[in-house]
Amino acid sequence: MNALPTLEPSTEEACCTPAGQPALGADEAKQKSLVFKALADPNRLRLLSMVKAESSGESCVCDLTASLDLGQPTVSHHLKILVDSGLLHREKRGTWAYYSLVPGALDDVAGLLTTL
Amino acid sequence: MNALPTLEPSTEEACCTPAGQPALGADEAKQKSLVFKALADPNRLRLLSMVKAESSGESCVCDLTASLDLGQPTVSHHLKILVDSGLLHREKRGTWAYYSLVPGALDDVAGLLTTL
DNA sequence: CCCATACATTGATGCTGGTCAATATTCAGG
DNA sequence: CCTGAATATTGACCAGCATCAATGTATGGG
Repeated sequence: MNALPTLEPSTEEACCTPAGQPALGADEAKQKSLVFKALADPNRLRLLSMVKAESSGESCVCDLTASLDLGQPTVSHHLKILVDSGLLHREKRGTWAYYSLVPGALDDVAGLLTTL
Repeated sequence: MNALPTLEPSTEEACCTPAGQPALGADEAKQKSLVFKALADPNRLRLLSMVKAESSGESCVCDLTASLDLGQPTVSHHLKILVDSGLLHREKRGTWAYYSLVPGALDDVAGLLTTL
């Protein structure tokens, strides 16, 4: 939750053209890279796609595990990463856990790209 | 370059609600994850940001290396990954190599997210 | 209570990826 | 040509991550 600017001093004399623009600070870049790390795995992309494709808007782990030739612990692990990155929402009802897309989360990531 | 659908058989009897949607195939997901892998590193995000912030639209390696307390080989490595993923363009003029954003590339990635 | 089911957690393992030192390549100048 | 500067490539090292087996934790049914 640290949004410090951390502007680089830009202490170069000459070469091409001096880059006076602030660009991204080190901590800011590290923060933004977390979401892309979450998206950088094929199985997690498939999980997101499956949850999104579900007509009810939510999926349980048993359903997702069946479609992803992966072990159940591995699927739970991926789902946790997606929840921690703010992309998925988890709701437990009875013995089952239902995962759903956080509204607008994917659009927010798309916005991150255009405001690099 | 393989765009086979690879639909999963969806052989589950019942649980919550059956996911009849195609969603993402394994190879399709692997393909799309490559761009996000390229974006999943803080230093590469900073490189993209620096190139974008440059008023001339392009930056040379010497300039980028000076701002990123990283070794020159490491910066070249990251730039190669960004070029291979289709985000940056490389043009060599004389001894210098100038990198620029591929027009529309970031918007295409944003589009990938909404069409998951 | 006891057991089965659905899911999460832990620990271990193998592989991918980021980084650097050293070297190679390419180009401009003298 | 020869030298120096800018960049790319190679090889090696270490951290991080994806995966699985085993176990733990609820929850519901009998």
